[in-house]
Amino acid sequence: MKKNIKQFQIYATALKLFAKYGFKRTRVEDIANELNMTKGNIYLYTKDKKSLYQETVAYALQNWQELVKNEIQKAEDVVERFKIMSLKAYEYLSQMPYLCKILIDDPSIFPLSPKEDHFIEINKISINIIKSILSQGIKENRFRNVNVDVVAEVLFSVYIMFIIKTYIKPESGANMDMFKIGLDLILEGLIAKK
Amino acid sequence: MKKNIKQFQIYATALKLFAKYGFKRTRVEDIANELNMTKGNIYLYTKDKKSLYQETVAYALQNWQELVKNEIQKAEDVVERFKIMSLKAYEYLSQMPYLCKILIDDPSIFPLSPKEDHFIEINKISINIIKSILSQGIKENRFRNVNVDVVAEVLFSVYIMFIIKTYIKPESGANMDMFKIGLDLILEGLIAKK
DNA sequence: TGAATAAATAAACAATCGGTTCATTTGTTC
DNA sequence: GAACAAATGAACCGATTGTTTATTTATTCA
Repeated sequence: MKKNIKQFQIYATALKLFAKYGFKRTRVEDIANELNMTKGNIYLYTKDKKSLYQETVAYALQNWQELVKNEIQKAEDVVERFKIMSLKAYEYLSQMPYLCKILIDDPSIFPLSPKEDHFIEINKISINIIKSILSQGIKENRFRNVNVDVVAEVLFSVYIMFIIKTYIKPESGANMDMFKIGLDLILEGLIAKK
Repeated sequence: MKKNIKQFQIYATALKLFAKYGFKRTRVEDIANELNMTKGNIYLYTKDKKSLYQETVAYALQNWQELVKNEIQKAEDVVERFKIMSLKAYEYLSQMPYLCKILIDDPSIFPLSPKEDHFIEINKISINIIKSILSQGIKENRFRNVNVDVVAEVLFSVYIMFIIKTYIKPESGANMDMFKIGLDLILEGLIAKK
């Protein structure tokens, strides 16, 4: 089993397809085709389909964490940071409606742990980043002195709800612009009055 | 094989799932589950899966035609009619990215005719409605005296392209608002200067 | 160049899936 | 409660698909 750039190409493709179709409806051959290779070749890079899924999710989480942190560091201003975090959360999590979907209507792909584990992990990572931004804002007197833990939870659930609505229940008519409006509202409430 | 309300419930559910996952990735059992029945029961209402797909598309086309015509009749003003047509085309066709998808990357589900037939038919119906609106607008001197056939073709391809971008290639970042902006631009060009 | 190693393939296997049928059960009507 | 309609779930069987492996193709480097 090799570990190199090709591995990450496979993860990226697998993520796309797993997110779009779910675990069962994505064939190993679909992933291979997308990369112009044969399915047998995939097995030089991964043990089996289930492992591939788990590694893919792990890769995605890792990837996202780095992406968001790098983006955030570009902005000095904490309000900007808040906006970038929101945007990236939406953009990135959108790639993974499957993580939400398994919680809603596809509860039986893996008997027990992996799905909850992954969801909980992405939850934790996201919430920690949100918390750090909130804390910074409060320290700088830009945000009101809110309960960081509670507000971070609220924010994250807003992200998730919008993604569920947009990707899992598109008939609800939710979209990115509504999401931005919602977040602006919260941000307005957060900002300390001078 | 029975014909009644249940039949249409099946079509509506089948449309949703076929549109979302495509023909192959949608199981007869998926459709049955969504309706809280067993897959065997589906076969009291349809001959086989392929027929179900074809009937579903036929039902969808019929349904859409009536929907759009009814909506359009509500508006007196031809510019309003144009906007409604655009909106409905987007909303409704969005349910059927599969019709676009089979043209792009899934060309082998049915060997030959049905896919082109369906696509051509939805094409024809749409274009005829667009044409009638354009003609009305020109007659009333609200629109410039453009070539109705050509403009209708252009408009329809704009609809299709946006739907492809939104649903088939979401990474392109297209959304409904961009679509509206694009259509407004065309409408502006259409409207006769006073 | 050509031997040695790595990467990719295509065919084959086995297990599961999933479309379809049908005998039986359940529900409805009169 | 008889007659009919609707729904079920088990069974059938061919197609699908995850996985393995022997073979072919590509790359490396002495």
